[in-house]
Amino acid sequence: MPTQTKQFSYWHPHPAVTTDIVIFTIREEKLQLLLIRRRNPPFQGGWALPGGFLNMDEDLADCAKRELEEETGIKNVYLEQLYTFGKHDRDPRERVISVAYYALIPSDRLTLQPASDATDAGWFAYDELPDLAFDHREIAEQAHERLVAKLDYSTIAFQFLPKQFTLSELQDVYETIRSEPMDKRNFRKWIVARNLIEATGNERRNGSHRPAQLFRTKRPGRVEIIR
Amino acid sequence: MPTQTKQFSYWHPHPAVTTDIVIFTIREEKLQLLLIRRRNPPFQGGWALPGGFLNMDEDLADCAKRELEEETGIKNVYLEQLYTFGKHDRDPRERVISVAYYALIPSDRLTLQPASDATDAGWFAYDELPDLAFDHREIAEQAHERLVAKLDYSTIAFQFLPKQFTLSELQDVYETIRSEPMDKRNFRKWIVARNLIEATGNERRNGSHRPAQLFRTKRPGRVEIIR
DNA sequence: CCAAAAGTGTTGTTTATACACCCATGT
DNA sequence: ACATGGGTGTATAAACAACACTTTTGG
Repeated sequence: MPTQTKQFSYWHPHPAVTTDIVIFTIREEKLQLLLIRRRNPPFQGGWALPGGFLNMDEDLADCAKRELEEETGIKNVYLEQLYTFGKHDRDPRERVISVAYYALIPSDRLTLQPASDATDAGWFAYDELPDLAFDHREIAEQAHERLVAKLDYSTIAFQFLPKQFTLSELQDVYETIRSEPMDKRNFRKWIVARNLIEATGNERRNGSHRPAQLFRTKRPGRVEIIR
Repeated sequence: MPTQTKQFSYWHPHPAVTTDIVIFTIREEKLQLLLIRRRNPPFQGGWALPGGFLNMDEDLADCAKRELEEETGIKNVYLEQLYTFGKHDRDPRERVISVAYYALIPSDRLTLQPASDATDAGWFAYDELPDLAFDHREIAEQAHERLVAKLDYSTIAFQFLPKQFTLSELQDVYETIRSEPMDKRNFRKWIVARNLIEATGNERRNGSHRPAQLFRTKRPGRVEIIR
């Protein structure tokens, strides 16, 4: 291997391109994100965002989807490009441009398939993150900022919930991500006025209290700009 | 040259990385953007966004700034990362990832220094763009979308104006970009309530009519999120 | 005195906020 | 019967939208 010639040659220098993914979910009443332990230097043994190198025949978003599936076994979740991080010294090995994405995992799809390469992975509360490799903390913070902002003006919150959900569960999503309580009556008036959800007719009986109506989004799968 | 060996070799294939820049200004009552004519294939002779390859020792934003200065001679204007375009077939020559930026040029800094390489360049009204090379139309449209959105919730509009400006000029920026008229009294109430500008004490006498007060932004240079 | 752009208030409507009690259920 | 979370209305304040005339200047 070391004596073999490098096969890929160019007239001008090229940087490496990776995608890194900030994978959010809500677990145990907290906003959490998925980290994997690095098996190789640099930052060997440290925590990092899942991600990897772009293949030459795949679109950027497909690369992010592939990495997401490889690390978690999860497909078909909301995935959005966040920002591209390209400081010249962000990776000590070579010049690496990272196109960051973020993904939202509904709370009923949390059973992660351990990654094929047996790397260990874990969920971490967003406000108790360990040290992260590279500039991954900056990436995570920027993703969080975007998420908080999008709660206000888009239907992104539904992506954390199963197809059917109660209004209290929906309110919990908002409160958890914003870390602040909201008034129940005002929240319900607000969401109903947006005309985004409808009652399914079903109800959920949970504990020793009145059952809750179940709702669904009128346009499932789509994240729309509201307001 | 063709018989010389390619100097830059890697164990894995690497894409090329470019930055492309959507340069907006307001000229002749219209939102316009700067295009350059391509001297080489593909799309030789066609119009394209200014941009170019990333150097290995420069940050992404510095690459965009450099290209901006090379094409227009303009420095120190508002520049923001837009999105990264990475479809695998977006460039017929090789795999190219384009990190797109957009820049806003104040109306008093429009005298372009012809680019050092004598490429011809020109301003085009946004709603009368010619055919563009690669996926550059998509990039331009996405930049326009972002610009329209940011008018509402940031102080980006000031970036189109000189340090001192009248309220009518400011309103014109909003109207031109949105392509719709606004009520003068409501606009003035709104902008004053935001507490972003202050009168300079100077006034401008223009034609045969009442002179207008000149204002400045309280925090020049900074684009802030408002609302 | 005329043309042209600058400047200025009021009213009605919509949207946001604050706030407390009854309801249906399981144990 | 009680504990638990589900569900509901009203009053006040703030933001937004519609709308027309007077002022100052140059020619």
